[in-house]
Amino acid sequence: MAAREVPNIVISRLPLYLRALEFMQREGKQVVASRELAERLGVSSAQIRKDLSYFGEFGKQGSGYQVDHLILELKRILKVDREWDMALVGVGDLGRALVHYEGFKGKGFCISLLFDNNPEKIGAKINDLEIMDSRLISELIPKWGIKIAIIAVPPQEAQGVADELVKAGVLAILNYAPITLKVPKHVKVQYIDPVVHLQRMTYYIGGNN
Amino acid sequence: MAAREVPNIVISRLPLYLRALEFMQREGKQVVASRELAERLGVSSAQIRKDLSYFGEFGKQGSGYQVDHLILELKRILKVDREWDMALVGVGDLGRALVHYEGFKGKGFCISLLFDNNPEKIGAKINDLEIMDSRLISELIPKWGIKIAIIAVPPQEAQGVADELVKAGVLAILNYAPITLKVPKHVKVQYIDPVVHLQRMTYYIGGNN
DNA sequence: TAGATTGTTAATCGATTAACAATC
DNA sequence: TAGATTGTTAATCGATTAACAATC
Repeated sequence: MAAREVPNIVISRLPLYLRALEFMQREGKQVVASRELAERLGVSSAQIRKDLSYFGEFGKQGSGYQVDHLILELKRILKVDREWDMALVGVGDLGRALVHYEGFKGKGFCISLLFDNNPEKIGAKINDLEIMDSRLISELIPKWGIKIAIIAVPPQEAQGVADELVKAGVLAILNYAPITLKVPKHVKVQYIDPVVHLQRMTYYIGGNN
Repeated sequence: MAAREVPNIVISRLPLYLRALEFMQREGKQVVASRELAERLGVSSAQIRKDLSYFGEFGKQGSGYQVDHLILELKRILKVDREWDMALVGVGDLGRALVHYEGFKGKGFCISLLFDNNPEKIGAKINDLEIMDSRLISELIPKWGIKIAIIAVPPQEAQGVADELVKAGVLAILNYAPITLKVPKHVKVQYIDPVVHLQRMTYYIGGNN
């Protein structure tokens, strides 16, 4: 059954299911039960079945889920049955690593536009992609119809860049800068800050270093 | 009041509070009310007060929280009132970017050991840190007393590396490889996979690219 | 058929928040 | 004092899970 409002937390788990299924697909697995997928991911099988039930009935009693088919469905649901062009703002060490990152391939994403505000970088090329002047964000993003951007600039520049991106029509931002961004409600933001992730673990470490 | 079991979701928010407070501290702010901190972070003020109340009474009616003091308390609670040495396994583009990353400074973390299994990289130095043979994990990690590791190797190698790290005494892993790791219950793992984060947003993007 | 697993319900469990007495 | 904000309670809201009829 679709049409109900799907909780955000359910959506946030689907990419993990998809990732595990694609891994199993590469292993040659054709059918998988919720139980097995759940064990692999460290969640409960009921949760997987419930999550999927928001979108339809994809399984078969007695056997489980066709791996190929469920992958296609999940890609469709998550709208990664296409390739999204992305803009990357900030070509420092991290930005460069992201441009070289192989992991976007076949996952629905492609970095297609690079921006930086450093005159010494503007005009240079990385992987055949020219680094553009950040002042051209408002011109080039709409021109390319880009909806997703990655922010990899220093923290003090991040909010300004986000404002520019939103004005230019960006609807989703992956933010590597260690600040919480203020954006309009229609814009989604996901945060990646290694320090935050590390600080979420040290609380649980018993001894003293 | 302490002594109750603190929910994991509460712990996961404390680093965000800390980050925002340190930002305000740099701005010269001395006192902050839960209301203002909440607005900055896009959460409710009741949530911030409740979260903090798990650990003590840090505020003052009528005015709010002393920024400096709350920062110290949060650092103590999160055990980042010290500097944790970390091992980094996998010195590719991403690993290199992490070694150069300035953001760990003053946040409680320091990359102190590098590992790779590529003979051409072993022995080379990055930022005065020598890249060690991954086969030395079991020897060097206990020797250094390292409890935290970052995994930045290709996905097919990640589980094996994690097993090695756990055997060597690592208690917390920041995993950049796009797989779910199987680790014993006493080991904490945090995941960073840009693809997963991006796929959590595309669902909400209305149009077709 | 016999065995297995789904999709779904209802109960449980846990997190959020509105509200306010306490108090600075 | 008057105004503001905390810490906490109780109610609300939402997510998880155990269990099982349906069915492949």
